[in-house]
Amino acid sequence: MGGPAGGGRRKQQAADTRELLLHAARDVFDERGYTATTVGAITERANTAHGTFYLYFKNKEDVFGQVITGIAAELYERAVVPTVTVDPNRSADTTEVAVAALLAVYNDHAGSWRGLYEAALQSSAIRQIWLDLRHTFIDRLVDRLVELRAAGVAHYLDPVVTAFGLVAMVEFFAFTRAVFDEPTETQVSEARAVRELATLWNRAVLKG
Amino acid sequence: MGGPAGGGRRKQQAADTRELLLHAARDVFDERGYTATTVGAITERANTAHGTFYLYFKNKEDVFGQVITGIAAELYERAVVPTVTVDPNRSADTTEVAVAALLAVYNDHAGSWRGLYEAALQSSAIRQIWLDLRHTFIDRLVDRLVELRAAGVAHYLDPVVTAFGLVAMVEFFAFTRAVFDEPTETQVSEARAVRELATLWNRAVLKG
Amino acid sequence: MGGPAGGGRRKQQAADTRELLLHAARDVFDERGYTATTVGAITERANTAHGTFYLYFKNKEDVFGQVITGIAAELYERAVVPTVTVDPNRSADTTEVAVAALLAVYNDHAGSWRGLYEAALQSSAIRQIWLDLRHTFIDRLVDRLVELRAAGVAHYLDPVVTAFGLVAMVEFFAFTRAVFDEPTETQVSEARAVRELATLWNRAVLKG
Amino acid sequence: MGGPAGGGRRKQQAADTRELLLHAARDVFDERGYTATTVGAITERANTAHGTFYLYFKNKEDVFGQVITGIAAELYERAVVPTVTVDPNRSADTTEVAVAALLAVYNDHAGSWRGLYEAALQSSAIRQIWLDLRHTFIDRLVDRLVELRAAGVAHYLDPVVTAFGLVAMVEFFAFTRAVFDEPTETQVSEARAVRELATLWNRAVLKG
DNA sequence: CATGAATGAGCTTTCATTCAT
DNA sequence: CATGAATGAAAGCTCATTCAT
Repeated sequence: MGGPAGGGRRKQQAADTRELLLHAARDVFDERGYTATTVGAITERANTAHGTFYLYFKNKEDVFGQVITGIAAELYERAVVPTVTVDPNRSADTTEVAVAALLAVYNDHAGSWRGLYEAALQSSAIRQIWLDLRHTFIDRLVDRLVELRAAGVAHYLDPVVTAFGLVAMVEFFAFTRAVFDEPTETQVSEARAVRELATLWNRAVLKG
Repeated sequence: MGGPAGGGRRKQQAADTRELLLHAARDVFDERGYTATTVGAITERANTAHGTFYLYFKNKEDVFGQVITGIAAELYERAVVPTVTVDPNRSADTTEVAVAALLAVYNDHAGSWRGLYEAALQSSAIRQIWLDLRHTFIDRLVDRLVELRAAGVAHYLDPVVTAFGLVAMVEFFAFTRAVFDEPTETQVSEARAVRELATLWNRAVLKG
Repeated sequence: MGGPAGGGRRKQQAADTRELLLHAARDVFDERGYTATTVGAITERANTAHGTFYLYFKNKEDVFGQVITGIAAELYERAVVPTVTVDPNRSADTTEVAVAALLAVYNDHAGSWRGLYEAALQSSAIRQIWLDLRHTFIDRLVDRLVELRAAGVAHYLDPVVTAFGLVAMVEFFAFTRAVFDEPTETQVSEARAVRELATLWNRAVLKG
Repeated sequence: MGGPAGGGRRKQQAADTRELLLHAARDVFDERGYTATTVGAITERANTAHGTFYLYFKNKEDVFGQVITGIAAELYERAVVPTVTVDPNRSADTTEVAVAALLAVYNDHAGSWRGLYEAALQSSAIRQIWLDLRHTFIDRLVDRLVELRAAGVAHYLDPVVTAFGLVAMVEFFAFTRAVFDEPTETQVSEARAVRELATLWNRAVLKG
């Protein structure tokens, strides 16, 4: 319907505007967090009419869900994929890589994480997105723990609780560091912290 | 009237009203969380005029700080004090006690914790209160780790990072369980989870 | 609670403001009808802050209900009460009085009636108010028809349908005349119309 | 393209689109009434671009006028035409036919009538359409009353007031029944109501 | 002719905060 | 001390209407 050329350009234009708003939203959420962000601030940032926002998103919760989903995809690529094919005998090294990757992604999106926690505390829809996101990590880790156990190099522990505890340790470390912006909290370098956390993790899990 | 007795009575009355509001605030924060709580809801709960609130508190942030400080004191009594005098040789057992105590306190004040996270993400003043509160725990744990190390029963690791990681593990576990009300997240009993987390913690820290 | 003098004055002040808004609302509804009236227009008319409105009314529907209820009371006094004690033998005369009263009240509140119809078409709460209001008239008329029938001066007809039809005749006549402001519709004088309608009504109902 | 054939096809297409929108509008007005209907809802129903609407109609008021005019034509066919050629001596019977026809048309288009009242209360243009529509009925009835009077079977009354009152009676009866969907209002069957209303009407008008 | 993205005015509602009593 | 009426700044969301393609 409509001219094919015009239609294509139209669709492109719409996609662009959507992207524009999505980026603006990401930026504003990053700066102000979830609660303090208003739709007006997003459209102002995007140089868009207020009403335009509602052409593409239902409300603040909706954009936020889309923003965070986008970040989650990136996160998955950077932090989960690299740990997939790993030799059980090199397990200790991989832990450090994984911890480092997680912290790096956190650092890159500190504002958005802050927003994610805020939003998750206020909206069950966002809460669900977050829980799903965490599952990606936890499930992967559960798989690895099962493998390690099968290979005889890990202690026996409930893999879900273990995975959950380990992820929590790193996530919350990152959270208070990057999100709360309190590097003074632990006055050690990032590199050192990564090493120590990985060691904690390995000792907790691996035999010998 | 105007005499010292009257003044005393007045002071008492004022203290009472303040307490009334503080309790009401605690209840409302517990039910609705930080963001969704309004000053009006607090005064309504306290059966107080709306304006009275501003006689005792600067704003929502202010009451919340005072509410949370009160809860923190209770928490300290229940979760930190019991771990103070402990035989290094019984260290493994103590861990379980400490973890159990932490989770119990969380469960008792799930609503307030939720509020605390929300508030900390929105107000740097509250953030500071929270960080101070955590320090109570972390410092205590750092002391213990130093003792254990001195007694030769613990590995060497940066005690601050270690303490931080361990506290984070338990706190975040409690957070998603109690606060997010997602017990399905880990389908094990609370008792089992406590044991597993304590084991993780002990293995990570203790020799042999 | 509060000084008694101050409290009394306070209450008075509040009642005054409420009345102020109610009157302003009545005026604005009268001028613009229901749909075109905005809360902003009401507060502007009342020289009140926008927010003040919501101290006394839930929303537009709510004020309108209160406005119309007030008018209804007046209407009842003027149009129903006068017909209560009537000699069946003077029935024909009374009809004319009742019809005249109804038309008079309509004329005095043309704008509000227009609003009532509009509102009733959009809100079931208002619809209910209107239906209740009508029942006041219809029930009274039903009673009279039963009396007249008992006295042997009226034909037998279902009294509810009859009452309904008769009220409808007058109400709709008034409606198109006063509300739609179309006196050209029927180029006879109000007095003449009243007489003719009363005659129609009497012939339809009374024997001989 | 550009030839007379192409132009004809274009014209046809335009007429089709117009008809499409008109039908969609009728449906939506029927379901939601006048006020609650939006241009967007109409174009959505018509599977048409939002902007297309403005190619054929000036605004909501405009389409509504056209929709109602269409319904009026149908109404005229069904309710007015059948009463035209009537033997004065069978007048009483015809009344019942006419009342029944009016109520039937109302029942078939309850939603649109509701919309008509709403719209008439808000727009003087629509009001005019409605008044014109009523005139069709009233004028026809006036003619009949004059005939009946000439035939010596009717009382003398101002025919316009009489016609107006009689139409009002039926219209308002239908209105509250069909439009307000309050059949409990009069707990008699439709058939019975028709008979009673016709009797009222006949008694009011006819001699003996 | 048709499209549909963009606009922005306009309305509703909530609440923190003040201040006269 | 306490009261609670009043304020007005925000924010959210909807829709009629325009216009470039």
